[in-house]
Amino acid sequence: MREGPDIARIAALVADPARSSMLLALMDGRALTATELSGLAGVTKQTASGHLAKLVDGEVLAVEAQGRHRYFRLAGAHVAALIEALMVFSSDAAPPVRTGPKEPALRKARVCYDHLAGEMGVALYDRARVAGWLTDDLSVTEAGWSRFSAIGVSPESLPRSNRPQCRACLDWSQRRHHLAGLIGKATLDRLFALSWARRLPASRVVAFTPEGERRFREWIG
Amino acid sequence: MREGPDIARIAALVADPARSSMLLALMDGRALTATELSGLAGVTKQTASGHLAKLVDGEVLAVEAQGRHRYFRLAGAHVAALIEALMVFSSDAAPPVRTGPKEPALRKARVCYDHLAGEMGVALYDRARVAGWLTDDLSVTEAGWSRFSAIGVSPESLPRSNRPQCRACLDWSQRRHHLAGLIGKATLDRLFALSWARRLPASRVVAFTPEGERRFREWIG
DNA sequence: ACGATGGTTCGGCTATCATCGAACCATGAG
DNA sequence: CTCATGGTTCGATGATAGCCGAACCATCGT
Repeated sequence: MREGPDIARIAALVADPARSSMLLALMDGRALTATELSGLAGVTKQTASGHLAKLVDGEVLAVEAQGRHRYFRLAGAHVAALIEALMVFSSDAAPPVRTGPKEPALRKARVCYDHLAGEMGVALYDRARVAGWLTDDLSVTEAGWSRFSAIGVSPESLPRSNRPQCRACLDWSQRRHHLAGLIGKATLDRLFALSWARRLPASRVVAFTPEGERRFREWIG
Repeated sequence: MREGPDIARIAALVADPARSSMLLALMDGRALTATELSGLAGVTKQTASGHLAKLVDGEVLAVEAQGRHRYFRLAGAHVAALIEALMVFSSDAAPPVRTGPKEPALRKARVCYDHLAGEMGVALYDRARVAGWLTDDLSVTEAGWSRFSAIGVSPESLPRSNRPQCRACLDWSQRRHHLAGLIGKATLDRLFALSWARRLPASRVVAFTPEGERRFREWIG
């Protein structure tokens, strides 16, 4: 009786219909709440809660608490790889997921506390991670600083504070992370100073000018 | 309640300890009999028979009758890819594991279904991507073919099959991709034919000769 | 302070399924 | 033909685990 790696344990976590529905819903990298996932899986909140606890315990999902919500997302790319390996067996393609589309302008770019959120904010964060401006523990690299200083954000320009220099904040419309912390605030400030964007009055919308959006996308590469 | 691909059904087949033991035993691509598998899984013949019937019905295993024996093997490379994707989870789960002398050898080079895995397999895949032997969508370039034909792998030498010519398979020890598909198999075959390496009996280890390893590294550049 | 909402815990019900003993088919050897 | 061996089918059993109702805890908005 050979003692191999315990693949049965992980497989069992995926083997339940309710849990597999949840995992499929999270395949795009967004983070969803427990109630949303319970609805998608077709079970009650209590049942979903149990399932999610198992998945988190098995390190298949990661959880992030924000207020009274708990956002669940895949624990990493290796989980997505596993799900894809399973999908190979059934030729059907996964149906698209729908997120509640709210006001388009808000979805695209808005202020979250003091930093940039929405599609543009997520794009910035994604790019920063992929291009190596930030490390896994969210400290800014050499390459990152040279990129940020191109728009006037440098270590010296940041106020001294015990607030974290760089933080990842969960985006409610995108359900993914965007750039927060001191550097997130400084970046948004510079976007306004450079007139790439401005705040619409009495609203959280950040309105990019056409030229500003072009430059912003050019800047993040 | 979304109706996606039925990944739970396949996962459930792997989720049983007896069945997962059998699948692990078949990871080297060999075919084993029902009785052999029952012993490896630690269950009686009757129980094993039931498990094997389920796995064949789910097209996870293929069966071939020869005389009064029935030989079972993995249904294809996609099954091996699935098992490896599951092993990724266990690799970091048990750090204080007794590392027999076989463990480092397994990490360095081993058979995954019918192609090369481990450090050497990952090195080959990495090099192939960086040096432009493969495109992003994993088709072989002109430069790639000229490089592969240096060890005797050419388009004409590959069997005609609907199996993908080139595929990327996730490596559980390295957490990165290695080269799979028809070209992955052909390459491993050539390594043996050239006596650069040989298979250790009763194990998935691929043992390179010193000379073979030197030539292999020279070949990939 | 109070209600509404998101989420978890607990207890009991139920269905599924792995397991094995025993009996049963099929093939090959002598 | 006869026996031994590989493999399957059947039925009973026991454990696991999903499910939901109800009650409970925590947070937010007013």
